[in-house]
Amino acid sequence: MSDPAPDPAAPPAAFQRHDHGRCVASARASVEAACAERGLRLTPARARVLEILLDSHEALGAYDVLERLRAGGHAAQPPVAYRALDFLVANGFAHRIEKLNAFVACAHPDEGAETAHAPAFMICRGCRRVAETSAGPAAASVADAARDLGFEVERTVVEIEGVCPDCQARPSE
Amino acid sequence: MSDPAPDPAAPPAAFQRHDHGRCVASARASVEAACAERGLRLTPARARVLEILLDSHEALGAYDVLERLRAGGHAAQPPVAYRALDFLVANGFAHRIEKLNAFVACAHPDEGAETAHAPAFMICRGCRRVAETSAGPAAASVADAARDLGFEVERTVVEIEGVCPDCQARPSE
DNA sequence: AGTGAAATGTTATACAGTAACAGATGAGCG
DNA sequence: CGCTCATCTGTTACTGTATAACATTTCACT
Repeated sequence: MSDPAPDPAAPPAAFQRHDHGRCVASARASVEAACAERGLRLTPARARVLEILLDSHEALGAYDVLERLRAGGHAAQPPVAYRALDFLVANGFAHRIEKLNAFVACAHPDEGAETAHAPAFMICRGCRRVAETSAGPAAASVADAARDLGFEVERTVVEIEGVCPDCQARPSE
Repeated sequence: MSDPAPDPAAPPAAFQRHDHGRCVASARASVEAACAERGLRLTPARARVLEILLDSHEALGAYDVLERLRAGGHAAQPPVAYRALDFLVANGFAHRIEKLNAFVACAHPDEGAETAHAPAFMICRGCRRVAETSAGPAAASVADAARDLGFEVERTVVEIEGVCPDCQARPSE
């Protein structure tokens, strides 16, 4: 590795190397705060699943999560994982990556759950890591076009499949 | 809604009422032409699956397709459906709707398969019908943003979930 | 302490997708 | 004509993803 652009002052960490311990801790704190504020119960199972998702920036399938739960001594069945994931997704603490049938922790858990921050996901097919960015005005314009056709928009999914900088640099690419 | 614009001269038919017989026939003709031109084999199984998809604007799961194949006296196993669907998707004659794990016929089969026409899909959660529109410049701008982060973009998925005009008008809504 | 809502545990099953190999079909060629 | 290679089809068996349904526990709030 020739140390590719260590860390410009870019605010939202993505594929670039970062202090993952901090990244996890701050996300966890945000979720805890949001739960307290909104009267949501971050139960042990949910907290554990959140931690599992936060531990990597990879998208994890429900059964990957389940496996890790079990590795932690929790004799869980599939619904346990799905229920925790549903909770996290419903409240904006995690996102479902449709293309992968998998889940990632949200990069901005403090932003509104209902307040629809329109995310877009970059999915690396090399390492399965997923970076979240804002679809912003682009998503809005597509949504507007849909509304012009009389379609009532509820949610939009934007997923970009490709290869992340690290995997481009790697031999196997 | 008070009669939402029955059929303006909008070129790409979508959720609005239309002459479905014509719609199917023209799509079929386009696919046949494209296959002839590109040396692709539109075998009976593939043609039959295409027809099944064209018959409705609903997104059909692979097993829905399979069921209809069987209803037509074809004692098919899952791989039969998947292989035909893979062929149609690979050549741009159908699209996969990630959010539904389902498939729809392409509305513009004559446009390039490789020539990446960036589609966006409006998915009605009431009737499962799917309308295709162009993500156009919006998708391009998100893709550009991704490239700016060093991400090599290969494909983008834009799916909009909501309620179509018909289902908004319907009681069950 | 009592009660209703929410969360969990558990079994069983439905739905989605693929690996692997055997057999059939078809286009091009000597 | 008959070979032959590539592609397509048939079939078995399996892996992976997701949920229905119901019993039980936990928690917040009287």
